[in-house]
Parts: sequence; structure tokens; C-alpha cells
Amino acid sequence: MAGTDPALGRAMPADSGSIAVRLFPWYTRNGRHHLPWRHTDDDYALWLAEIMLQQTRVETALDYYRRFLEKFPAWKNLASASLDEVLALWSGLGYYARARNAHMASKLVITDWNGLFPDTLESAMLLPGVGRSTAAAVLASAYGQSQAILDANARRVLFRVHGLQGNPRAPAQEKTLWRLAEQETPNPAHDYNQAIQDLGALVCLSRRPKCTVCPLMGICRGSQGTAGKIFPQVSSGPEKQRRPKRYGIFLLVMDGKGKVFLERRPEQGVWGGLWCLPMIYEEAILPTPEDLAERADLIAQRFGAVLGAGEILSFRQHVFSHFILEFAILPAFLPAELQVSDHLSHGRLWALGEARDLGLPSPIRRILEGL
DNA sequence: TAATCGTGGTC
DNA sequence: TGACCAAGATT
Repeated sequence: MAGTDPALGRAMPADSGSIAVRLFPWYTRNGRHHLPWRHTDDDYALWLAEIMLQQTRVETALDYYRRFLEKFPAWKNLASASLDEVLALWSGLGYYARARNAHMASKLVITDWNGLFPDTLESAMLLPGVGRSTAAAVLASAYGQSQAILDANARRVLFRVHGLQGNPRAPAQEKTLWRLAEQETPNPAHDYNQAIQDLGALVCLSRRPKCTVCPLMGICRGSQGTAGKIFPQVSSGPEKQRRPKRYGIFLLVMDGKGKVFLERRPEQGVWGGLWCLPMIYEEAILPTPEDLAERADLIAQRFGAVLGAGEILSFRQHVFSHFILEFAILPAFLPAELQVSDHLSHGRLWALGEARDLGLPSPIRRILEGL
């Protein structure tokens, strides 16, 4: 058993399975038992929660989860929906590949898995968007299996408790961490999985962990000799590389009826599948006046539209995970007698009221709401 | 292996 | 204000 070594007078590293025993009493009292996915054993609802929570804060995902579940309460509802409907409900949540993958996964569950989430790790991971940790979480929650998860919370807790060194998010630690995760995971695993995530979210914080109230204080190598000492911070990642900056110009084409032209973005790449203002410029350098003249010609050809005041509105900033987009908006007017060119099959005019219900990137939604 | 893929909150 | 961070998966 883990405990205090009288000879050394300090805490010993955790033994296999020693976390769960200490975690459960704490979890009973302090866990986030109000979370909606804690009150269901429905494989669909549990899978959906896992997908939505990937790289996303619980508080952010909550509203999306409720709306999504209300509109698509079961596999078959999601499978029979259009991608547009799905992306509309995902709009603003980010990482839109999750929505596309989830849509596809729901179809596969209907066609290949008899309408039930697959019941083995290997088969579950065949679903797009379902990796090992997500698969394990669903199997443990929906089917009561003993499956270890390794999300950011579990990773951080295990890293500290076992006194590992370096960066807990480094891929090189994968094997070690999975082995530890499996060692610590009891059967059934559901409550333990939830508990370790709650500990990571409420106590074993990335910054300023609350070691003094941690139920693992006695076995955590990271908290040895706590009592006022500064807790070893988990290093946040490899050498920080500056986010490159890109410059973009969105074209705001509106007709006399107040309709706005939007085009669907290709499924690969940023904002895949979402409806967006046409991006007529996207480079690593600021557009020159020559650039802009060229773009104006392009606009005339593509849309038959005329530049409004010809003025570019001031640049705004949108931060992505791996670059910063500084973008401006170029208003243009589409005279009533002109039509958008037929070859623009990937785009069309939308009334503002309609556009509101589309899957839009966040900054585009803000622009349209400001009209 | 490392890059890609969003967004909003926090300090 | 810039950097970090959040229930990762995919290529």
C-alpha cells in the first residue's frame, strides 16, 4: 500500500489502484454530479457528450449539448439530418471536424452497428472522431466496462501523482501514461473516470493546484512536502512558437433586398463545411493597393457587384489555434438587375434571417449580427 | 512526429 | 495584451 515510509518520513509514490480508493469519498462530496451526462446511460447521449467535450470547457459545451440533444435525441435523428443542420447547431463551438465526424459516425452506427455504440474498444475506434480515450469513456459510462481514459485531466493527475517529469502533453509520455491509467482504473470504471476528471478540473488544476484540499495529498509525489511550498507547475508545453499572422479580406456582398452572399467552405481546412463571406484575400502580408485593385476586378467578374463606398473597414482580429487572422470587410452592392454568376454553385444569397440559422464561423456571425 | 483544427475565458 | 488553457482526433 502507498503511505508514509517511516524511514524516509515522506509520502511514497502511489501504488497500482491506490488513487480510486482515495478519490471516491472526495468525489461523492465534491463531484460535479449536476452535469447532464452524469444522469443517463444512453450510449448516444454519452457519446455526444464526449465528442462535444473534446478540447472544450464543460461550461461552454453545456448549452450546445442541451440544444443538440433536443433536436437530435437519438442516433437515427442525427443520422437522418443534413450536414447543414448539424453544423448550424455546432456553430460557434469550434473544431468543426467533430461535427462532420459525428454526423458520419451516427450514420455508421445505424448502418453497421445496429443502432448501438460499438461495444469494444477496437470497433468503437473505427468511428470517425472516436479515439481511444473517447471510446473508453463511452464504453465505461454506457456499458459499465472497465476502460481507462486518458484525457487532459487524467493525464495531469497521473503525471503529478506518479512524479513524472517533463511535459504531460508530450506524445513521448503516451505509453507510460496509458499504462498508469490502466493500472489505476477499477472495474467498473465509470465513477472513477468521472472522479479523476473532476479532480483535475476542480483541484489538480494546471495552474495553482489546490494541493491542500486534495484527497491524493498523501500519495502524490508532486505534493511532497507541500505545506506552503510552491507546487511544481506542470510545464505547459514545448517551446512556445509564436502564432503566425495572416491577413484576410471578407467580401460583404448585399443586394437591394438586404440579402447577403455566403459560400460554403470546403470540408477540409479551417471552418470546413461552414457558410462564410467570400474570402477574397488571405496572405501572410498586408494587401497592397495593387492587390485590392485586382480583387475589385475579381468581384466585378464574379458577382457583377459594385464596391460600395470602396472602403475597407478597419481590420479586426480572430485568433485560431495555430494562427491569427487579421481581417477586414469590404462592402459591395449587388444591383437588383444583376444576378450572381451561375457558376458560383457553392454560394448563394441569403436573407439575414435565414443566415442566422446557418452554420457560421463565429466572426462571421458577429459581422452579420452587426448589420 | 508534428501540424492541423475554434473559441472564449483567464491572468 | 499576449500567452496559456480546455473531457483529443486525424493526417
